[in-house]
Amino acid sequence: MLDRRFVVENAELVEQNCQRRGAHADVRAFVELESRRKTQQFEVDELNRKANAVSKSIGKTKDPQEREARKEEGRALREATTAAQAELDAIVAESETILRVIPNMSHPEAPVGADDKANLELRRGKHEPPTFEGKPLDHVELGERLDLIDFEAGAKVAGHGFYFLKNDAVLLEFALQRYALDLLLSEGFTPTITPDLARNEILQGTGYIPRGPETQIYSIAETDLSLVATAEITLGGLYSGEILDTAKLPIKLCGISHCYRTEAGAGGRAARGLYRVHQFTKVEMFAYTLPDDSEAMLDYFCELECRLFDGLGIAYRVVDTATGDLGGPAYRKFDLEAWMPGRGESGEYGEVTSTSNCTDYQARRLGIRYRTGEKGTAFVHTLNGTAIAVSRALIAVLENYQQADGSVVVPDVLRAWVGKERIVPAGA
RNA sequence: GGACGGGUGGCCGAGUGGUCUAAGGCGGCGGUCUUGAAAACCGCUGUACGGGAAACCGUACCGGGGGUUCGAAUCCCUCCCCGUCCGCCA
Repeated sequence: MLDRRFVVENAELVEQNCQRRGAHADVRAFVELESRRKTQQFEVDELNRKANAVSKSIGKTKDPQEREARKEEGRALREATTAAQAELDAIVAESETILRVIPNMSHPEAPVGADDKANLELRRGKHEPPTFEGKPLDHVELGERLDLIDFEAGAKVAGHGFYFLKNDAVLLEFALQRYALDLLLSEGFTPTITPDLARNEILQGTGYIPRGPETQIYSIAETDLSLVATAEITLGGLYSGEILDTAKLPIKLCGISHCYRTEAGAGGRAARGLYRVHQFTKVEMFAYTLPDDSEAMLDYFCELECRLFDGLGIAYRVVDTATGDLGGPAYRKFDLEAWMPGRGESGEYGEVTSTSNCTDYQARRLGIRYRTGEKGTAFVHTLNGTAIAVSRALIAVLENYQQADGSVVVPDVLRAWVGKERIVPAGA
């Protein structure tokens, strides 16, 4: 969330930003509540001060009658304090309801627009989309013919949106993970495998809403736990409530987790197959930085994503996400969209990675700070980025590397782990 | 899952109802001494909100939440976490 004082002092900017991002937050009501909060806080402090003074004097009073009189005075003051505090709590709760839906500010260069149609293409990868004789198959068909993905069995066992990976798809899953992991290791990231569940408090801190009609999150009944939608959640929670050693920043983490998403309201042809599923594996990048370093870190994350997909030999474009499509915590977001030959009528770009600079928006809620040179602390900046989201990377690999004979060539960089150059139909 | 013991500042650790304004130590910062350093000695050293030009002052915070009391780190309830033992288990 944003800093309360910042919102009050920049109400017009914040309001304008809400409009650009399609967020409905009553900024004016918040400003009004903040001024009431200040007054009320002062009132509570004063009452506490008086009550404390009375309590202290009782300890020193010898005369029993005098003591009783003071106690009575103390009781009255505490009663008044309780009432004033209750009013303050109500004001805080009301203002927080508004503050929670105010999104992060936006980078001045982020394209302004209501949705992904306003996204701005920044550049393309090294490789051109492949050409095919005849219409290429999509990954669902390839997966079926090569006995790699069983959607029917997934649906039977767990419902629509689940799948079994089989045979060489399992090797591809591990190969993709290992490919990403090796790059991040060589770049000095600390590798982690994170919990697949997290407390709702941590989800909220990172900007995810665990319950409610439009939630993307699966929650575990009768607990305060949810399945994570990304390791961004657990990696953000990793240092919650801590003051980080400034000398150790930036901290670069790589987190491998399963990701679970309800995908409420999704559907249609674009969501066919592995593109929009309830569970997938993801290798995630995460960083904690000093405020001045976060923009460079975002570029670095984006560059790593480009290197991964250039290395896979897959065509992609880099997109600067429009304000209306940013989500709550992001200040700026770059997506990589890989060429998927089986998507749409004659191939389309589909999102395979996403990297965001969340500035101090998550850190403030999670309470992650560093010591400034002078006295005091400030909030760090947090960034996240996809290294490999296996399900979507798998679509890109299968569809781009399909051959006229029905086989799929394994990209060079994955061969060491898959152990073969080509995936062929059973019995071929 | 059960029983018992714990959770106190950046770290360690004392504190079982009233000068707690949280002892003491370590670490850190500043100073004295020194050619320099170490040692020794002296001083300073938590976070947030509010007031103030500033010095400073007020309030809250001793794992989270709630309660008892004029007054809670301290007593009660509850949840979380850590340790030990038992049970179960890949």
